[in-house]
Amino acid sequence: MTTTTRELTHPDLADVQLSAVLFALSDPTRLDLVRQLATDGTLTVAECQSIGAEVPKSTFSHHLKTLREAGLVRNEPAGRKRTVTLRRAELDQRFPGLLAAVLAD
Amino acid sequence: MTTTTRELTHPDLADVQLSAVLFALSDPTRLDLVRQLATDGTLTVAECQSIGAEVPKSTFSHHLKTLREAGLVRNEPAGRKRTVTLRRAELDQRFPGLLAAVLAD
DNA sequence: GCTACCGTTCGACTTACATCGAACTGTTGG
DNA sequence: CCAACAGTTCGATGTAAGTCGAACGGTAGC
Repeated sequence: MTTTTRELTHPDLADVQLSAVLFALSDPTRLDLVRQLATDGTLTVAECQSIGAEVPKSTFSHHLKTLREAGLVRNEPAGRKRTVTLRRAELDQRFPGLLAAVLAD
Repeated sequence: MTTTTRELTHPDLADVQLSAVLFALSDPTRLDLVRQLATDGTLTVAECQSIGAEVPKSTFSHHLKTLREAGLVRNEPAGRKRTVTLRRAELDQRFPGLLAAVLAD
């Protein structure tokens, strides 16, 4: 209806508010996923999901959306699957030290 | 003694979860207050409130409670008034670099 | 001692978010 | 092609959080 493209929209980090990033990270499930991506690099959605707590895929997709809209991750089509990547370099530039502090805990 | 009986409870920072801190900081009103305290040091509740956006005192008190329960601020009686202080040193020890990154933006 | 003052707590209301099943869309393997 | 697959979106539901007026409890000034 709205779009036939598999590409999802990713915000420019210049437009992202710190409060939105902090909110996205304030959920334990999402925080775990970010940690996951920080250590493992790019993963497919299924891989992310399998390692974290067991949660229905619709719920997981919702969290992914929250992280994506807050500029934390990229979610891109890769054949029949999808890859998820932490936007680390961009985040480090936009919010220096934030990711490091969050991941250190 | 002049020590007041109206002490509020403050969590030990060892017991606070990162996600709770991030959540507390994810609200713009609360984030502003933390910034306020970071630059001005200890303030009375009235002083905090007067500088930030105009909000009813009950609402403001609610935000203060959220910050207090997340271990971000101390709220202590001071005569007829109350002082609010950022728990900076403790936070820096518990979550190194976090406050700096948040305040830098 | 009253009384005005500062700030928290209470209660009611509204809105935002989390959760999950089911339906849907695009994609590839056979 | 078409059937199975990978994930997102939709819709419904429960719960948590924000907002605010009013009531309450200490404290100090007079």
